[in-house]
Formats: sequence, structure tokens, C-alpha cells
Amino acid sequence: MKQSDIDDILINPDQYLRNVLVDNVIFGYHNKELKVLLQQPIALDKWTVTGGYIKKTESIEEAANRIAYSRTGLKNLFFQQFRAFGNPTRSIDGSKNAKNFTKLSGIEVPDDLWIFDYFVSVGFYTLTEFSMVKIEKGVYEAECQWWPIDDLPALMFDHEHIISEALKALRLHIAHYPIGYELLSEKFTLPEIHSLYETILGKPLDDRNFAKRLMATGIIVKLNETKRIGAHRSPFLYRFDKEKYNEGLENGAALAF
Amino acid sequence: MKQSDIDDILINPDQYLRNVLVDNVIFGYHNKELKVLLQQPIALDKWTVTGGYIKKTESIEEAANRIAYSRTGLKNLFFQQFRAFGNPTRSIDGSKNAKNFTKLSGIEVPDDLWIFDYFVSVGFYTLTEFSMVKIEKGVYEAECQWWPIDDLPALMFDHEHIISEALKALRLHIAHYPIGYELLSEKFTLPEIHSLYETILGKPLDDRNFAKRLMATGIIVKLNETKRIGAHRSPFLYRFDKEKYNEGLENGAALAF
DNA sequence: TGAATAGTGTCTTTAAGACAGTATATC
DNA sequence: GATATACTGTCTTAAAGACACTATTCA
Repeated sequence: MKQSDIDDILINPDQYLRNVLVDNVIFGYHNKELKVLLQQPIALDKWTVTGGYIKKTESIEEAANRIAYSRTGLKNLFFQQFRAFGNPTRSIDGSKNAKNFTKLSGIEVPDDLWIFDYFVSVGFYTLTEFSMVKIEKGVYEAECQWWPIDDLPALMFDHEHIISEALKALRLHIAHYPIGYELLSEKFTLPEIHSLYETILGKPLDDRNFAKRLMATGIIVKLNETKRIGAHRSPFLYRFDKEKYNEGLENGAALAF
Repeated sequence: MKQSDIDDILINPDQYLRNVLVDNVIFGYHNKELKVLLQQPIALDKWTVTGGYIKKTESIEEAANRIAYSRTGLKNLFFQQFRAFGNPTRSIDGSKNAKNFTKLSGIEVPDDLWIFDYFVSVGFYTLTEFSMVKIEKGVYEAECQWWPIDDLPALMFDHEHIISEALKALRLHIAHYPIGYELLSEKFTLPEIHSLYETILGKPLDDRNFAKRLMATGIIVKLNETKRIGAHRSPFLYRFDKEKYNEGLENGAALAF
């Protein structure tokens, strides 16, 4: 749990559910790079994924969305619940006992204050195109920035585990459902979507087989336009067939890479 | 939330996490039938899946196990988290406001008591062989019994949805990982495991292709014994190769039915 | 015409799916 | 020998995977 959240829930304890929160692993893709949005609470040297408490009036999905919106300024991002984390070690941390809390905040609190009990975290991941994001850090965050998924800073609690589980879930998802609508421009080239899949999966995919299979699903449509990319052959542009895409999200699209 | 749980958490509020609980959908298999263990709290006419609060000293997995043990008397059952449920409508229910609560229990409580806020439910499912289970109903349950999955009684809250999501998760699991170790005798016949798969998936599977594929995974081993089943040809007995089975649980076993 | 990237077709191998007749045990 | 169940092999079709050359653009 982050210092800022402790403050927030102390100031407005009545509007939040207790002992349960949402952690939302925000993945950002841009130009063959996959990154994750992390924040560093003031007065702590470790980083956390974005997360927050759940209001009594909202669902866990709404909470995950609200958190993503508050950091990225974007709505209608693709997001997905992947699993919940909950065990007593989630509270064994320097910030999670009364003495340390008082030292950090100057506020005196009883030893058995309920916020020192562990919190069950419901994990979501969210996908976004990171060049479109104007990061808005929270008032209690010293920093909020993108980190490459294979070069993460020191993370609080089990957040490294949460990120790796989120990535595992994302890679499983990509093998069964279409992906990319929120990550590419409306019109995109075959090499662009090819790179997206390679980057998320972290492995090369044969370009001929990739194009063959992707076209076979019908979720993308070739346009009669090309994109000029300089001193090279101009690639054709494609767009998603939103109907087929949504159908794929519902029923699965056979793209088992 | 069940009446019994409300009592329990009122009597011992300090040992449990607040606003979060575990619901454990216990599936029972026996003789070509798949059932789910449901309980009916005293003074209510609707049924619920088994569930309970999470102690501050235990993980959500330990809580799910404790619940399964308390109802079935069995340990080391196969269980799996599938997803969390949380939205404000989870608290709109006859038992979830102060007036009704007082009417049912005779205990006066304030209108804004925290237990009337909604609870996030972390959903697990558990598999067991139901002829081995001696059902132990909780002190606050009027009934606790097996129900066929395609003939359920009226269920509280979103519990029908929880069961259908659990079943969906189980069927997804069975397509990617081995299953059955906890559901069959140590030695079993091909027709027995064939029926198990057909029952869980709810559809017929070609017997020749099933045997071919199952043997190809190496997770079962043919023994040099047969089982006498009366006036018919005696089927051979098989057992699981526990090493291959566990490896399949870790890395997946290609059995995409 | 050289450099960089786009785009595409064929063959092989493997897996999935459909399908039916023989073998065995007991009465 | 009648009956009920166990057991298994082949063919067809579809998908996956490996693989390399031609086309375009522009400097």
C-alpha cells in the first residue's frame, strides 16, 4: 500500500471499501516497445503499479477504469481482470505499521488501526498507446513514468509478481482474442501490427504466416491506400473490421501464436 | 451474504478482513454426474454457493481451502481461483439492510453498519468426488446438498452467475491442463475417464480419438490388470503418471477438446 | 543501381476429425 | 450364441510451420 493511499483513506475512510483494492497494471505500447506505467509514492524509494481503493458506489471494473483515467487522461481503454492477490505478507512492509507510519506522516495512530491489516488486491491490466498518454501523477506521487517491461525498478510488495502475472494473462489473451484496436491508429500497416504482436509476445513471428493467419480471421481489412515511409516501398494501410473484431472478443478468434 | 455469516462476523468481527470474502464453487463428480454443493441459510429460501470470510492471518487460497474442508471434510482437493466479483448491486438484498436484519435476527444495528456495504467476492472452484464427501453443514445452514449443474434451485445474489463463470473456467482449464486426479480412484478404466471428460464438458467425445490423444500425452499409464464389470469384456485399468501429470499442470498438456 | 523495406506462395509436417468393425466376458 | 461393453486403425481434411524470392520506393 502506498503512502498517498493511506492518507486518502484516512481523510475519507467512509467512501471506500475496506481491506480490498484494485491494482491496475497499465501497459503502454509504442514503436516496438512495451512499457508499464509505474508510480513512486513520496517518501518511499520503491515503485508501485497504479492502484487505488474501491468506492462503495462503484464496481471493481469502474474502479479500475477510474484509476486508468486518472493517470492517463484516456477513456475507453481495453482492460481486463486477471486474478486477485491476497495473503498476510502483503502487509509486512515498512509503511505498514503504526510506528513507521507515524515516523513518515507525523500522524499518531493506534497500533491496531484497520489499515494495517492486509488488503486483497484485485488485479486488472489496461492497454494503451503510450504516445497518446499525458501522464497525470497523483498528488502524493513523487514520480509517475513508463518503464520497459524487461527493465523494472525495485518494486513494493508483490508488485513485480503482479506485473509478471498481468503479462502472462495478456499473452494468453492475445492467443485467443483479437488485440490492438486501442493500440494502433485507425489505419495501420501490416508491419505495424506485426511488430505489435511480436513486442507483446516477446518473440519473433514469421511475417508470411502472421499475415496469412491474421487475414484469415477477417478482423482486418485491406484499404486501397498506402503509407509513404520514405525511401522504401510504401506499405498498404489496413483497418479493423469492428464487427468481426468485437465478435472475436466475444467468441474468440483463432490466432494461437 | 448469508445470515450465518452476518452472525459470525458480528460475533468475531476483528479476525476477518472487511468487505471482501471468498466464494468457493464446490463441484462434485460421480458416475457421469456433475453436481455443485449448495447451502441454504436458515430463515432464507434461496441457496448460495459455499463461501466465507477471510481471516487476517490467512491467504485467500487458505480461506478457500478452509471453506472446502469445513463442508466436505476433505483436504488436498484441486482448487483454482477464477475471477473476482464486485459491484454495488451485490448488497441489494433482503438480508442486507438494518431493518430486515433486525427483523430476522432480533439484533438492533445501526443503518450504516459496515457489513451492509457490498463485499467483493473472490471466486474459486474446487473439484471433488462426491461419493467420498460426507457433507458437514454449518451451524447456521438449514440445508447443504448437491445439486445437478443443469437443475439449480433459486440462488441468492449473483450466485447463479458465479457458478456459470466457474464452470466456464473449469471447461477452459480442462482443455489446457490435465484433470481427474482428485476425481477418480487411483486405478481407473478408460471408459471411466472418458465419461468424466464428457460430463465436465457437457458433450460427447469420440472414444477412439479421446483414447488416442490422452495416451499421447503420457499422463496416464496402462496397467497389466483388468476390472471385472460383470457380463462384459473386462476393461484394463490405468493410473496417472503423477510426474507427467504435475508437469502438465505446470506447463499445460495439449488436450484441446 | 543500391539500400531498405513490403509483400506474397508452396511444400512438409502435424494434428484434428470422422468413421466401424473386431474382441472379450458372462449368461 | 446373444448381449453388452471394450478396444483399436485408417483415411481425410485442416492447420501450423518452415522457408526465399520478387516488388517498390527513393536517394
